Amino acid sequence: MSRSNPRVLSTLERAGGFASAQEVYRLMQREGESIGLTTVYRSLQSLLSDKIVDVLRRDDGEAIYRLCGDAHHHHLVCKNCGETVEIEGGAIEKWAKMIGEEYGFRDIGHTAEVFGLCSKC
Amino acid sequence: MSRSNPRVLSTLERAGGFASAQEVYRLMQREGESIGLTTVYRSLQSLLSDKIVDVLRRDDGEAIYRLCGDAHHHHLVCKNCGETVEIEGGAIEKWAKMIGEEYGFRDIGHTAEVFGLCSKC
DNA sequence: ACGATAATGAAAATCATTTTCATTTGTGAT
DNA sequence: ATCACAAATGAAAATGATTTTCATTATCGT
Repeated sequence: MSRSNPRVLSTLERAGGFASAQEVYRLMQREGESIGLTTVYRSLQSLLSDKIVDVLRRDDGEAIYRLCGDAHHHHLVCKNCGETVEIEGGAIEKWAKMIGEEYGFRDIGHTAEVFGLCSKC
Repeated sequence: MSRSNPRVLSTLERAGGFASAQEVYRLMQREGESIGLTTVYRSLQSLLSDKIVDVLRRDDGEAIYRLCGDAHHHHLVCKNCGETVEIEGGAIEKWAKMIGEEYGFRDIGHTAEVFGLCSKC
């Protein structure tokens, strides 16, 4: 077995608590940390099974990890220029939880993104 | 450009309206249909952009496609077995619109998925 | 029939992720 | 300190889904 390399967790934190294995790896490289990609993957797996991080999927299928219990937020993205605003999702949290419970689901999570054209575009 | 091969859609229907590209391909092979994997992928992409099918992700990241009714809805998906419930998203529609307008965005759309463990898993 | 355009599929390329395996590091006992 | 053994590490190869390339084939309009 293998336990999580603490530098991986700390990098994920520094990344805003939201990144893919590849991104964590690149970030560590850029910061001069010496680590192998394999170790990054293993550490994230371990953090996942210890429920310290959560996993989601990007649209392209890449897995992204984030700190659990991290007050998570959503994004408002401009379809044209890509400008992004972080938004609070209080209403969504409640909605997701409600919907899930209504159908007897446990361990409920959700994803949500809002997109449109910003005032400049 | 390329249009969808109709046999792909009909196979997806026969599969219970829920299958990955690889599965559709294997199914067609098993049934003696002559088709290339590439064409299956292309057809599914095309069906996707025509909004005839919907795409979700399995836990392992594989994309699964399925027929999609025309009414805009969201999904409650079991992380483990993939069971899916279509849910109404009235609250979300309003939320997305509100958020967008608050920041001066026009032409607002959104995505939202709820996931968890269903009562059987 | 002729030429243009779209569709097809085999094979190669990509990319994230996992596995293998040899090496290094850490730890505990003596 | 030394020995022995388990855990951690990472380079390289393997895997598997998806995409791209490119040459061939079918289709359509004239």
